[in-house]
Amino acid sequence: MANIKDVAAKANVSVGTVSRVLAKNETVGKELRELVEATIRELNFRPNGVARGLRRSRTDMIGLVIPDITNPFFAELAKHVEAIASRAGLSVLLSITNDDPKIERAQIDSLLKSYPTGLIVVPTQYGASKGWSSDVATVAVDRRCAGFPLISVNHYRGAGLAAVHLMSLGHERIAYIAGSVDAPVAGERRAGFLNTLASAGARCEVVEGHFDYASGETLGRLLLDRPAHERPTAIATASDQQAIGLLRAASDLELKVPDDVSIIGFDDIPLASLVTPRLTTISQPVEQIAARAVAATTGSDGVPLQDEFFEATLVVRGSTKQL
Amino acid sequence: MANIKDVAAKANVSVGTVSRVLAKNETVGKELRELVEATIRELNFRPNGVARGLRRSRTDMIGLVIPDITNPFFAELAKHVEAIASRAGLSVLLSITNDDPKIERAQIDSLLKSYPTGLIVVPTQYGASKGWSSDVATVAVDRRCAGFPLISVNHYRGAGLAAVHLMSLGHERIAYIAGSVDAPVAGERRAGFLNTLASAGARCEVVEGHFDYASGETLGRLLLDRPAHERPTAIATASDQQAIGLLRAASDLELKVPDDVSIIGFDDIPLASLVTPRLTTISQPVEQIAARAVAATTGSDGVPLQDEFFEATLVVRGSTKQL
DNA sequence: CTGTTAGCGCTTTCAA
DNA sequence: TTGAAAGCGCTAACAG
Repeated sequence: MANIKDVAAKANVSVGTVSRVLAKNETVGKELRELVEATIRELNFRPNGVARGLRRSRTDMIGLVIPDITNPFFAELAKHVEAIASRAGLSVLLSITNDDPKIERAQIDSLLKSYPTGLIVVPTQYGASKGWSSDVATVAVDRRCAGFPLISVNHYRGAGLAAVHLMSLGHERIAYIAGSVDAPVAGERRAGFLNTLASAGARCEVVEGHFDYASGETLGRLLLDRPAHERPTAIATASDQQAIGLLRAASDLELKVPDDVSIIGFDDIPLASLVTPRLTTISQPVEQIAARAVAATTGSDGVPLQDEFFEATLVVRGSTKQL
Repeated sequence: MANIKDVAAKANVSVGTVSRVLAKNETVGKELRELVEATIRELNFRPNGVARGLRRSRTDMIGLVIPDITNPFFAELAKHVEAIASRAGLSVLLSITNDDPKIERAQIDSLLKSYPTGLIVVPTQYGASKGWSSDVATVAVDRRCAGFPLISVNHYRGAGLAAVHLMSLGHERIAYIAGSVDAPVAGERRAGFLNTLASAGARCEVVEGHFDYASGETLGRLLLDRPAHERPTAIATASDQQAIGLLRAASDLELKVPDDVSIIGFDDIPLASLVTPRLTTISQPVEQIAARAVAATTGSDGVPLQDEFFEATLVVRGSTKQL
């Protein structure tokens, strides 16, 4: 593989000149520039990113730390982060923490060895992630993390949207399948849903589990396997995965959605529009979130020195109906 | 941030000695080793991976190139690759090609700038990816790519398993929802299914689409929206996503699965066991594939100089039944 | 067993 | 506008 010296030698210029044409914005004479560019193509020269990184104490990479890539919401986030970073000439270093703070810590230490330009982290759900000392630009996404700026949807207001929707449909026997009490995000969504209901004088039964399919199914069975007059007419969940599990529970119990029970999820994962019936849900602007997160780490845009929240939107599909 | 020189100075040894204790396998006196280790902890020294990478012309990273991270199968693959690589002290650089050869090419060129230890690539589905010149250890996963060793499930035999299962259940009016003709993997699965059927004298109607939910739904409707005596009693699909779309089509047409029609998928994505009814499918040993792929790039194991195939297994759940 | 030292390929002063 | 040269932090000879 040719290096910058080979190019310089072949073009009869100094390495400094080659470096300057690589940097594009420098002041190099037109003739020399063209000569160097031709030589670069001729030798098929690709600058060594590692050497560049060493010299600048910063590589063209951003670290992306997420709990679980098989979670459709995080997969979607990763997809957009990768696309946007890529367009900005940055590679993405992926770390998966499995929601384990120990692993998270190790992964971040490991990432830092590569001197990335920035770090985008969705911290583990439980137990405050302690901040790590580092001078790389860091943002938290979706969940709060130490003292780093947070970029996220407004979970509280998003859940409020779901409550309003259900009430507007005339439901009064409403239940909520929450995420774990220990998870702040679950807490916000739950509070947003319950407070909105409460301020309208409505009541709500709450059960609590995790943000996954299985939890939605188990808890759903608990809520639905009772006589019709004791059964909620509408159930909201803290995640689409729970809602999809809930759909399965309803189906097992031979209950029709939305005729026997209305269901509303949260996140709007791709699958939400493909299940039967199509899921009414609260949609997060994932791409915007990803864009802001990348911008924050590169400082390209107006860097957010502080938190930034996006509004969720209600997507009405087939799983909710007028009582 | 402290560097190796700081450690050497503080411990009153040479940088060479520090480097040797970092490398672990070197010959360093016990006392010195312990002194250096203590100093490292004391200064919270973390070796600079970039400098190390420059010196060795190889970083502790592997590149993972996949078409789409929101595809549950690839997400699963990424998860295992990350976990295994991580255990081996390797970070993973993630690239998403969106199944576009142009992007794939650009992404790989970009990855190579980081001088990764290895490259694991699931090439784009259509159009042969031309090989790229490079001395980094490269393996193709799931789909063939240029002259690189391929690590994959045996698609042909896996699909054969599905055919045998359906026949053993007494089905004779069988249909197959295939992937795109242009995609070699789709071709193998289709051939495996059809040939197995044919060699038993069974016939099969084939429709063709893509490996996604929407395709399964559309094509499913085509197959199922007809009088009972013209309708297939069993349908196999080239992917679980198609099968799940098909489930939705059946439900829309008020057809019961598996009573009115048996359905079998391929891949065994996590969702397969959560839909209603739970999906009978062909399971890929994703973790084994990931493990071999990582091993191949690190040369840790007996490096496969040639292709390596794993057998798929039949997972019988609730979506197929005796005719 | 330990110290010294020459780079890895690049960017970035500093001079000319 | 261009060239020369000093490292970035580390590893791997080579010497002792």
